[in-house]
Amino acid sequence: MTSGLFRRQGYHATGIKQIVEAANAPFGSIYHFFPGGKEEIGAQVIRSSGTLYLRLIEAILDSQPNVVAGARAFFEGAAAQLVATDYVDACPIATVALEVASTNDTLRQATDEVFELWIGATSDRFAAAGIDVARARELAVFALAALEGAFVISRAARDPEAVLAAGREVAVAVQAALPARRPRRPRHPSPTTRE
Amino acid sequence: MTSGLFRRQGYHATGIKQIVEAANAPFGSIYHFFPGGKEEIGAQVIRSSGTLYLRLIEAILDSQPNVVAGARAFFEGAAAQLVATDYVDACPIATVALEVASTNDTLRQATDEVFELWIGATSDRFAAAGIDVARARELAVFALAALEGAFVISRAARDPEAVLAAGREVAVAVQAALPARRPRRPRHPSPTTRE
DNA sequence: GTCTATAGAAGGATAGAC
DNA sequence: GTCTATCCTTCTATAGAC
Repeated sequence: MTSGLFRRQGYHATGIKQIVEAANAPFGSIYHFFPGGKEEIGAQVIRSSGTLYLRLIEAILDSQPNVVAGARAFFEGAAAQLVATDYVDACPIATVALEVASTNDTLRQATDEVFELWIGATSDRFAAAGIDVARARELAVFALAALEGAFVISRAARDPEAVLAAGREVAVAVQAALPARRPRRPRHPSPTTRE
Repeated sequence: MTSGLFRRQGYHATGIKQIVEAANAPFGSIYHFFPGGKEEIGAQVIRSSGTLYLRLIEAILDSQPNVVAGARAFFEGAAAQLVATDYVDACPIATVALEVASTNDTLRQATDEVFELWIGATSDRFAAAGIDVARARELAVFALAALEGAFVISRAARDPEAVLAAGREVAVAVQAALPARRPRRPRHPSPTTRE
């Protein structure tokens, strides 16, 4: 799995030989399938890890009764995963994203597309929970930012504290953005409440 | 300035020859001053950029009348700086931090110390504003995480949106953590707020 | 199309003249 | 202590046998 190498050590520290070895693939075929060389492999890895992680985001968010619990579950799961994998298994593309942001526009665009994918999926779920669309996107961008940065700090500190702290704040922000819950049995019959 | 190279392209993509050239330093002297080679240079760069950025954090936070305005000013300034520098000038050590987190424990520790430095300075100011010490640290960790992650996304997207969104949420969270301000001349003697 | 061998460049590190 | 030249390794990429 090449995505594991990128996740663990980044783009520049990962060699093509290391990639083919890890993939149990023949070395000579690499440039036959990826004429663009390492850059094309990188773009492919970014996009495929991106869609894989998207599935994870969707699965966890949709496994919870509401978006607040979903956010909480995601961050808590991420923290547990960090600890369980010795602080290796965080974001699959963040390291590469920072490495290439100012040096390789092709790969930069690939990381941008992946982040947008994740933001879109999250934003959709926030909007479906009744949050205004613009605010839903803002919250989704914020939630991803908090997660990514918490990964940086938690990996450096080898401590899940940052991911857990970020998760709590994100959950609070999402909760606050939800529309006021309609009481089940309204005490005053208001003209707007009907079903 | 070597820190600029690390900030821009990371640790692995920066060569020693590139470093001495950028520093206008004699190549032969490098291993005289840094017997540890590239790793020792890396640790030095991480720590010196760390203290430099600490000064910036302190200067901006202390230039504002309160911590909420300070947080806002910092994120807005960071967003403006990103745009002004073509999305190069974000965190000086984040790229390196992710690259080395699972591959080089010496450098990992250096990045950890720098993050702790920044968290401590921020936390102190939150606590001085009357926030409970434990909560102040939690907020500082969260604020740094939001900033770091927003940098990742903003650089990838070449758009300050993420940094600005993160700044707004951090400001709200800090505001909410402040002790209730005593009104100067309460209009209603009642304890609850009415309008 | 798969693989071996290798080219060509760049990386980190060192030796030794001065 | 400063610098030049160079060693050895590793990297990406390609050529050519089969």
